[in-house]
Amino acid sequence: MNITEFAKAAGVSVSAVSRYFNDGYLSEDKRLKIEAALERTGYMPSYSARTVRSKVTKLVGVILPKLSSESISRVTEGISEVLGAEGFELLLVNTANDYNREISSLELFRQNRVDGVILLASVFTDLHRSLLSKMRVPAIIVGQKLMGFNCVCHNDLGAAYNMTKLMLDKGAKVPAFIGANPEDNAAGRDRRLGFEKALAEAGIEPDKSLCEIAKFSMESGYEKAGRIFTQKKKPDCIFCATDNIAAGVMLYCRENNIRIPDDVMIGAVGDSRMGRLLYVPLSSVHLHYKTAGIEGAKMLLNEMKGSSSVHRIMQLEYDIIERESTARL
Amino acid sequence: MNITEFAKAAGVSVSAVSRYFNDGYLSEDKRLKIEAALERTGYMPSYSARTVRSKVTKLVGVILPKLSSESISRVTEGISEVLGAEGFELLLVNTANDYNREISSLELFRQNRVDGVILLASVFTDLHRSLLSKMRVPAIIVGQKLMGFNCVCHNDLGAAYNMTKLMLDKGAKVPAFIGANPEDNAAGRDRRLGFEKALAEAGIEPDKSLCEIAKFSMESGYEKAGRIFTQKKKPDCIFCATDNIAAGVMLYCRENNIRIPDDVMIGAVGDSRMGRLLYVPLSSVHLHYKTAGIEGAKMLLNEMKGSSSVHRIMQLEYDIIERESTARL
DNA sequence: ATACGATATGAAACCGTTATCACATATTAT
DNA sequence: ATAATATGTGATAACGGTTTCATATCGTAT
Repeated sequence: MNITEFAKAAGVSVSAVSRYFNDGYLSEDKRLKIEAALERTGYMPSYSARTVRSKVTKLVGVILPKLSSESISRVTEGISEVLGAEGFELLLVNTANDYNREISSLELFRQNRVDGVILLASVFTDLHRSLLSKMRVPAIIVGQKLMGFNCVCHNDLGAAYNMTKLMLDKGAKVPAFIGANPEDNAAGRDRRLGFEKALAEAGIEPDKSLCEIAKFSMESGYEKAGRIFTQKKKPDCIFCATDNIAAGVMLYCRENNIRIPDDVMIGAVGDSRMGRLLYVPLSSVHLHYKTAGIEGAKMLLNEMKGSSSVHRIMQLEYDIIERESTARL
Repeated sequence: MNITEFAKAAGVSVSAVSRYFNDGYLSEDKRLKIEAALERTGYMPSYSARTVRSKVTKLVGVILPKLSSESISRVTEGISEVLGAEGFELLLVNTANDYNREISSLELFRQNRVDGVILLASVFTDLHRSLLSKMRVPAIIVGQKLMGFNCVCHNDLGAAYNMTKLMLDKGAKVPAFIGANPEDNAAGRDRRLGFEKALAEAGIEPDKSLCEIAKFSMESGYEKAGRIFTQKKKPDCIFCATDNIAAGVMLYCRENNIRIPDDVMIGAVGDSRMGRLLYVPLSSVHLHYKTAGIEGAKMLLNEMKGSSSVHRIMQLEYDIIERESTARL
């Protein structure tokens, strides 16, 4: 059933029906007639037809590197909450960390498939920047700072700095570092900078043999822990860029009878639910992932209402969660 | 730029351009002309306009009760993998366990917004059934058995039965149960039935005071553990319907100096990543969540190609993962 | 030589909406 | 009383594609 048939069934004009769904001038009389007919027929207008003429899709594209990650799903939950309330739906693209899929999704959204885009990429190239500038709809980046674009991000540097400082203040003298890909400016570079800042402040020279770059997984953390603990110099604290990495490190410690926190303290960033359940509860920095999603979505709504042409970068703060893995003294 | 302008730019007819994108008869000559013009202009056809006439959206609606759950995100990852490869995109609706949103999303998808629907609801009412039957596009249910519809589900009963049996075989005499909402036929009812079947086989009468219904959260598991351990009768094993519940139980045990597995064995279903990292690694039944997503998506693809009118129910099997929480004897 | 199916083509109708337009009436300001 | 504005109305063009139709050409089987 299309609008013409429905209008006939309701005994009103096509224009009246369109006005009913688009808040135009409409007499109470016709409004009631339409509502009654709606009840009878179950008619609903076609989104695609509407989009052809009005360009409005009521769809927001969300591009993310993976789905089964606690931090990402929390961000997405925040996004979905805010946009859902405003009648938008999410067109989700899981790029599976595949650079090409990331690019092609941006291409796809460049035209009139969505009203806006939220991007949760972790590594940005010139091609990303170029596509983002060409984008004809507003775009928001969540989890990274990218100059010249609208972003919601975390204070990764501060988070890493304070977690490292916490361990140094508790008496650690030989700090180790297991980080993430430095091309990832947030979880990779900034968290490393925070670690190094804390060391510099304490007058400790970072030891290259005690610094490793891991992937975002427990397995990778386990492996890198193996490399660190087989060095001559033994660390007495390890800063891990993510909770998953820390979980892998702790697994290694348990298997090799390294006591936490007595032999080595462990601190991380992310505060996943798992942290407090580990065999030694993990000290970690809580980042407000869901809030990031909420704020990113709000920012997008603003942009979609009327593009401000001024780009904002919103940085969210953090909370240090101290648990047993750093409970020395 | 629209198809008419583009056709002019490429020096071919509008029909030729349409045929290029829809695999109609087209001479090599024109094909090359179009490809060259595509390169120059960056033209891409409008999905909505295409949909108005052809009814094809290349969109699949996915309705899920929450995003930040490991099992759900694994299912979704499987779905996204299969459908992405076939050029479909996912229209994701997070209902946040809200019955009304579940219903209204089904309503929304009833018309021509998507080519198919995958539903991950946990509780089904008559209204669900009625809406699903009225659905004009194929629908697949993942994680539940619903007679008369296409489903991919797990052998929840078998999983619960075997985990319970494992603990009874290890000498447990006083089994306790912390389950989920029995209106959830899979995680709630079937896992309870599996537990009871194992008890019946061992000639043990289930003790009502040792059976609790929890929510799908660690906190809830913690609370229910408190109720069970303050009964006169002390259990020597607890079957938990999910890993999260088990994690809460273990937290309670740690705080109350109840030794696992010496005082009480703990077994669960779900095998989340967290399980092996708990302070006592958790025995759990591995369910093939991602496979469920993959198979559900394949089933949907089949239905979308040409509805078979025969409804299939595919049940996936499981693997018992034994870890220390049941390592008695 | 003829008939036939496969390939190829462009004009025009069509899909289901919204936007525009021309016009009518009611309400308020001057 | 009149002008100016707000409200209400239906016909129709426009949106950007796909499908249908009528027609043409080619190779090949009869």
